[in-house]
Amino acid sequence: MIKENYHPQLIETECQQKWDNDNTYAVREDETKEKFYCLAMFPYPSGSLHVGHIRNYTIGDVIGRYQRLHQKNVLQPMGWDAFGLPAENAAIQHGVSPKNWTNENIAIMREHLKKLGFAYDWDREINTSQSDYYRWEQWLFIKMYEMGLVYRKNAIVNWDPADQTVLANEQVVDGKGWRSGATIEQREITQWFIKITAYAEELITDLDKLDWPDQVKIMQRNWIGRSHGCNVIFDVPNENTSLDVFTTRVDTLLGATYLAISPNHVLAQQAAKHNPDIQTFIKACQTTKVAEADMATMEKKGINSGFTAVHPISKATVPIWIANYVLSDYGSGAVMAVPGHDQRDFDFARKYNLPIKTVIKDKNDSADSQKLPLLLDGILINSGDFDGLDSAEARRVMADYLVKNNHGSPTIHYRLHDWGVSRQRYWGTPIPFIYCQQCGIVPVPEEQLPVVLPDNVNVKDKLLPLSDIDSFYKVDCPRCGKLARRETDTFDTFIESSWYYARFASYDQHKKILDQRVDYWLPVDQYIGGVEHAVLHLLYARFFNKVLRDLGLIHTDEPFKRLLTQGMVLKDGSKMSKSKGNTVSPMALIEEYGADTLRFFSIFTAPPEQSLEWSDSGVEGAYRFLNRVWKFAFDHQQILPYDHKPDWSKTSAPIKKSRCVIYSLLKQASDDLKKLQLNTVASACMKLLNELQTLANGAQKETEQLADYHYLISDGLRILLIILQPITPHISDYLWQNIGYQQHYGNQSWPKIDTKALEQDNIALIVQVNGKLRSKITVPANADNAIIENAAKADEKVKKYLQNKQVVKIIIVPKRLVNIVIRD
RNA sequence: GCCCGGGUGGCGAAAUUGGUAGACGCAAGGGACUUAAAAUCCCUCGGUUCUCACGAACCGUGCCGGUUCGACUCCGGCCCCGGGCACCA
Repeated sequence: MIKENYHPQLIETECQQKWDNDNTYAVREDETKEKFYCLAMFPYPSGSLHVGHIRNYTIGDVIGRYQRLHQKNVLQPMGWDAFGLPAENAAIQHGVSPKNWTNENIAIMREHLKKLGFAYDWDREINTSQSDYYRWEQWLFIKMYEMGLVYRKNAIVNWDPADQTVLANEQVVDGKGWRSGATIEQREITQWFIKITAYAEELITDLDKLDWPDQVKIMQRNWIGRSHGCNVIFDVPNENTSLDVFTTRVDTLLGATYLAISPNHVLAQQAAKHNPDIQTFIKACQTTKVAEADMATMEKKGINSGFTAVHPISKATVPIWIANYVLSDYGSGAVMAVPGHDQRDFDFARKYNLPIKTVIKDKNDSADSQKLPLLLDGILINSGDFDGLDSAEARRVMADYLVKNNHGSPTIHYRLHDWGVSRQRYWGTPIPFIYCQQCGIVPVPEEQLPVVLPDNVNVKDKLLPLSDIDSFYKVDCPRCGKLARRETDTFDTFIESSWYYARFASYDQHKKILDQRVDYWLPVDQYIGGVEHAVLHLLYARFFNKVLRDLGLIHTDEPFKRLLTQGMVLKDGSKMSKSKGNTVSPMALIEEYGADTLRFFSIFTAPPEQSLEWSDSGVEGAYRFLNRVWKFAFDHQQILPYDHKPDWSKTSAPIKKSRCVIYSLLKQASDDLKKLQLNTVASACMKLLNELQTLANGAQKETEQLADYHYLISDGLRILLIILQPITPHISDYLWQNIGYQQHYGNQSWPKIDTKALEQDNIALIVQVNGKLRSKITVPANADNAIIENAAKADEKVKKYLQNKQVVKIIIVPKRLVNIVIRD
């Protein structure tokens, strides 16, 4: 029996305690059951749960619980992406240690998440700031070092002056730090790099295997930026060297009238030695190079280096210019310039009076009528033996020619850069390396792992660098035993989130990073998170997965089979933020309405991928609905569950119709869940309750077939409670247990669609005349076209339109419509 | 500039992928219950016009055109909004 009023706070607490005590959502590998790994991106423990989290985790929970209702072995783990800057800032501001601050936040957020009733296996909880997690990260980094995937390099890096640290390219947005928003400076620093470029090709081709939103795949494809082309070697005989240039248009090679090199190029530096003008120019380039956005609009400038190169085919002498538009970190920092067929080269050549040569003519146009520069493919001219070839063919033929003459080869270039992972921060994973005067760079031996982050730090005004802690950085060299210095940078925190999904499968394994359980669980069947990670986390994790695979630790190519990117939560049309003061407090809402209301609202209001506009009255609407569900169950509990199965062939038409509606809604909800179109699943629940209400009203008026009514009410409520279960598990479980369904049917499982219920004796068709809706008719479901045609023509409303007209043809779409085409 | 998404009532959105546009909900208005309020329940709710009325006609999915018996859906050309990339050779 249940009480009359819906008290979400009481029933939710009761349900959650029960789940906790029974460890309902803890899972183990079970080869007899199909597994489903459902993962939502783990949070940074900021200390409070915001509505974006709630949306994200509710979507994940709906998907996970839906799979569970299909008897799958569902893993839904949760953890904490616990390293990061805010902990250090809090330490400075509040005088707490980053560790304590983080752990307190985790404790609070764990309680908050539990109040939402997510079906997590809490046994597997991961905290990335604990050494039993990051020790394996250190281990893995050393393995990658041994594989040749890790190196140290002196490089010009993105320096965030606010956070006082280096950022990866992916973390620089519009020339500003992704977290701090400070304008990024260029600095030269020695730091650790991971060779993600070694996997560029696979990272791009394997995108085809993924069931991910196109938008995300396209963004990754662009980010990796593969271009097919050719390397061409220009000899520089006077300097006894040569220049390697990359071009995608080798067919225009004979049009190359000069070469351009970046101001950072070795040859440029050399040219500057004895030429003060060049020195000034290079210096000017370096100071103007600030934000990338400015660079696009910057004026193209250059200076003659004085060096010349030999054209590999024509053997002509071409000048080498130093130009500010040549990127030093793409290709070799040198390009061949073809002013006749490239806008930028054209502008440059005009400015500095360099020769312009046309080597391609339009297929349809005469050579003299064309406007320069001609950018498209065409037919080769002025290219000696290659004249007459079309561009595509010429690219192949000329590449062959260059290969034969040792002056080039076909090449693929990527825009992707290696990943700089050193951060000059305290609160992160220590990089497990030691610098010894004698032995050089020495990895920390495996038995000495983990390199533990010291937590007895003194909180100072500014920074908490490990380089201040003698006891940390002063170590004996593992090789020679002499005093050496430990690396004091820590890892980019994106490394922790690059492999946590795998660790969830081996969470309690203390002897190795991963064990064979990953073969059962991986890959993640459904991953859920924000689009903002399209080229950061989602690319890094794919890369780590491939490295783990190549180490033989896992056996899947990709970590996340299917991806759902959920939209933002907005209020008054803009993103919720503390600074705008438009935030809502999820915990206060749970106090007032209960978690189920919040969950229902966030599923119902918008499709998962779209942004969701927060609305207080919308939350109340969800609450009203759950109250109605409760009230309906209360009002009918005497007859529930009803155990007389009607003879459907004898039951009345309204009951049959209701039954059809109920099962159609079940079908719709099932189909929509497969498509992850969750908002319409919620609306199906509402429609279902409306239909049950109609049935209940009918039962009051008519007493003839009361048993049939009662059976259908009982069956319909059973279906409703199960469809609701993934969205609002508390109310659903509670009613299931307390109004007798549990005893009668056992545990909930997704209802079978009774296809007979979907069949109707009569069906309604619309009648169109010349494509315009004119009437509706009802015909027997098995009526043939002749009967339908006659019924349509006989309809009073339709007749009006047919008078004095000639029927040209009649189109019948089965179960849908009749369209009568007429003419005067 | 290039590459992706989107434009549907007052609002959030739906439409079985070419077949009743606006389901479901929110807001609003009206009514019932109540001494009153809240809660709850019932009705109306894209626009214009005609009709005392039952009702009917036309228009309507950013704009213009096309294909089709039939277009929110497909094609061509524009206009806005959001996102990504941007001297990438």
